[in-house]
Amino acid sequence: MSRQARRFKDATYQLIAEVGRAVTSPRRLELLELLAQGPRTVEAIAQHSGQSVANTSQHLQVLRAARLVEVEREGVRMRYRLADARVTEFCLALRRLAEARAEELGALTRDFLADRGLLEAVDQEELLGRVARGEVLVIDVRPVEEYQAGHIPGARSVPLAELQGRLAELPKRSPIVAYCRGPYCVLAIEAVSRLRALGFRADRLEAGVPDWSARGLPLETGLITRAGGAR
Amino acid sequence: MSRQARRFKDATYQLIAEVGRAVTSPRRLELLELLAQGPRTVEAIAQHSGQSVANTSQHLQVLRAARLVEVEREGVRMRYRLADARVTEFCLALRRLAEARAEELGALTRDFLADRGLLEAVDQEELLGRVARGEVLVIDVRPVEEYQAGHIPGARSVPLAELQGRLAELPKRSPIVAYCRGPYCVLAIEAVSRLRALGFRADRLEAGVPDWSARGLPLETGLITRAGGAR
DNA sequence: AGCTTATTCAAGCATTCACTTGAATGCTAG
DNA sequence: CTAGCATTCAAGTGAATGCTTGAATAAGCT
Repeated sequence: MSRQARRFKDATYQLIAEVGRAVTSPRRLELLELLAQGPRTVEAIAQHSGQSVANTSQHLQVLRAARLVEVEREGVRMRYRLADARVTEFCLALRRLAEARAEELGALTRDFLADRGLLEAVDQEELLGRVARGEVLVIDVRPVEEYQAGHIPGARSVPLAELQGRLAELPKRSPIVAYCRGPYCVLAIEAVSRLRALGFRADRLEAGVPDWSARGLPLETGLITRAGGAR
Repeated sequence: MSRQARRFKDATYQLIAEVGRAVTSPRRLELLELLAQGPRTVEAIAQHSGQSVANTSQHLQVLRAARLVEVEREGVRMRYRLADARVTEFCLALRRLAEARAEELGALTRDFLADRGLLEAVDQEELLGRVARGEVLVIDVRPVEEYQAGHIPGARSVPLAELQGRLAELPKRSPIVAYCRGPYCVLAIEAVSRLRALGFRADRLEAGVPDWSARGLPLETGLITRAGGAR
């Protein structure tokens, strides 16, 4: 191989790897998954991921350098968002590959969920039908902002943080399905766990909004569905 | 978030990132792309990538730990292969993401190719038809073993190394299309460059075998198509 | 202008990584 | 069973990475 060709090849793989490396840090993966829920400010991201603001900022710089996220000034703060849908798709692809490879990942999830008796996640195809027929109340337990940025049609926003105080809005007898950010997000697990302890018939939808939209399924945005709907 | 949930989350992202990290080294990317062409021994891989055998072996260990490649003893040597097709698909996805993100990559390729006037790559859809109609001779310029492991239907094996001595087999007037391992492989570029210098009507197919099969297009294996076909 | 606040930069430290070199392993063939 | 060879392991070095702390920017508000 000519020297020129070798240099070309090296440079090429270098560039590809740079994108890959940005995605290849547990911390940054978490940030990306968080941003897949919707735009956030640095402070919000830092708080959510339990990291220092400076550290979070640095990770965001790395992601930005790889053009995986974009940033926009909003008054006194900076709002980060994913650069485009391909990034989400890529993250999902990576996760799928990891699942296929690492048996441990599946085992880990099963252990964690089995501990709490939350294994049975509701099938997505089935869900839409049940929602449409009013047989089930779907609640979105993520923070309100994420709900507003996009949610499963017909879902009602009941952030986990507010769950305790809004139990009166929930049906005692008919089933409830909770969802959050995806299979590795613990909000819905937590919510279902609490609801069951209180006697509700609650189940968990494994898919989150990113999975949902990646399947080409529709999303609603904006409006808040308050009590009264499927109750 | 509960301490338990945080540990769960950390462990999860850690596992995903481990797979990611394996893919995220320029060197290992090159190895994967090479293995996508077919199984190889350590020595062959080392020689091809211009690395020391020990270093290559170590990279292969990393890939093996991530279950991206498998190894099999064959007499006195070890033969490595990709674990399954998903790995190939993932590499292609990464490359596409990288292309979309890094404008530089496109620029780099363009520069390199423009230097040699090899910009126009032949469209894949069009190609099959032209091959079927016998309007064009497709040559596979990779080493014979890779050709045997799988090639584009109707293509003739003319390894770059043998090109010089086999010019008599090639048509002087009707067009020739050369392909190799993919857009970043330089074999076809080299081949077309030489052929043109000699007055042949040669073009380059940008896609390689991995791209080809990833699109669900058929591959032939084994047989060697010798002179006489589309000449 | 001057002050406040969110974010970023810079320096420093411990850890990890890539590659080299030289020796050890494990297999086959004679 | 032993010689020979492909491959792997182990130790060492220089560079890169992740995280922390403390200071510097930049925009908005008074």
